[in-house]
Amino acid sequence: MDNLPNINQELPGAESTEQRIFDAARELFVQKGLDGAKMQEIADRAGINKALLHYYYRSKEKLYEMVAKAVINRAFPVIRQLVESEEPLEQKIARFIDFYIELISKNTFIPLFIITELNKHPDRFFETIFPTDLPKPEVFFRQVEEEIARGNIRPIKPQHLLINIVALCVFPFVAKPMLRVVLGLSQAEINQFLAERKEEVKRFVFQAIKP
Amino acid sequence: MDNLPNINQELPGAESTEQRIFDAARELFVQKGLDGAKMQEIADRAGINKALLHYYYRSKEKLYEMVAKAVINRAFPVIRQLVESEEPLEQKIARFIDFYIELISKNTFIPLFIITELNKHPDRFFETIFPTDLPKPEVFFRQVEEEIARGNIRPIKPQHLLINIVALCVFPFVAKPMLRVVLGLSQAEINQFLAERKEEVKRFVFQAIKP
DNA sequence: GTCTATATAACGATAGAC
DNA sequence: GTCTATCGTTATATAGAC
Repeated sequence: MDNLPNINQELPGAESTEQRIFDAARELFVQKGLDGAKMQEIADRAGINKALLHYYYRSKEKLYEMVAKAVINRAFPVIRQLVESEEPLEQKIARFIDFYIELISKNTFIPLFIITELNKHPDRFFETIFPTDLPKPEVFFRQVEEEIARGNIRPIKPQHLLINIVALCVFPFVAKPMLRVVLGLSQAEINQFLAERKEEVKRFVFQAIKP
Repeated sequence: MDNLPNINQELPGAESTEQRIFDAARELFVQKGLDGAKMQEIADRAGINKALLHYYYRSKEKLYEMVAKAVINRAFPVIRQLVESEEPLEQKIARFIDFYIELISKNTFIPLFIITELNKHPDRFFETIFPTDLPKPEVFFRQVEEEIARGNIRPIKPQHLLINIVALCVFPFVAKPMLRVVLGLSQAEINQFLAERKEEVKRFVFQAIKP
């Protein structure tokens, strides 16, 4: 029953029409949102006719829902793996930061898409595209409590620590154009700046939780 | 020449038609974006006819530009004041965090609106709605360098420190719906959690920059 | 200034030929 | 499965009466 189009393998030439439509829709919905993306534009990018969009996906809403579902269900399990692993806390945090920043660098628009979707269409999110395997932060929380009890890190609510780490990883990429505006950086300087984030965030976080 | 509608003073009953239109447009554009907001809806909320929108603001694009300009030109000077003040660094950071989080709590949709605008319409932003008085971070940067030289804080690039602070303040509010999804918090717990952010961010930042 | 009525274009969606 | 042609609606925008 799982004929959800696979957004991973993009074999540009050899794809099925259904897949090509889906890929085009994903790019445009992620970039422009539900209202901003137009069916004609999606058809053009997929190299097919407008009518075919409805043949395969019935309506714009349905197509959008499948795209949103796919994007979110692809992003969350990756994060889940990181959050739920049982490796020692310090190592886990370091790996999380490295991997997470790497992930965002390669998918710049995804975080903003997810944030926007959750803020503007919370109903649809919770009713139809709610991810099946959410990251369960309990393991992480327990580890933090244990390290605090052992005196290895200072007291801090695990929820705050988690959101702090995510904020430090995600925000600079989401606010990328602001770097140019406020810090007055050139495009090259911005990329250089963002490339430094992995090490910077790790230093900042580890120092912040020292006993 | 500055007949830019003033979005500060909202005297709900006694406003001019022009102002009522502007306020309605601002609310809807900020909530739904350029494509999501409809002229009919704006007219309805302003309690006037659709034709009047064009009488006062010519086109949807023009109206949107004025709204975006006003929102951004109102938000930035506030931040500017905080960033440019000459008070001692530690005190300044504390005040920045307190004030900034307070500001966001009361204007939840503004950060996401600005982020979206900068990401989706960078051309328009830089060509027409670029703010007149940008926050100049040089004072802040110099202060950080000085404190590092004095050995009062550990070495850190001032740019990273600034973006880290902003990230810790802004992100949890932008990602508010995610708190429910990932942390499994109820609405009351979310509000409680966000209320703790002022103290949490201050602790986190000060600890992170200790020598 | 404010309204009703309408022009004009774009959009999502469908019918029907091949 | 893919196309052309077109329907029905809604969107922005304008004309013209008051």
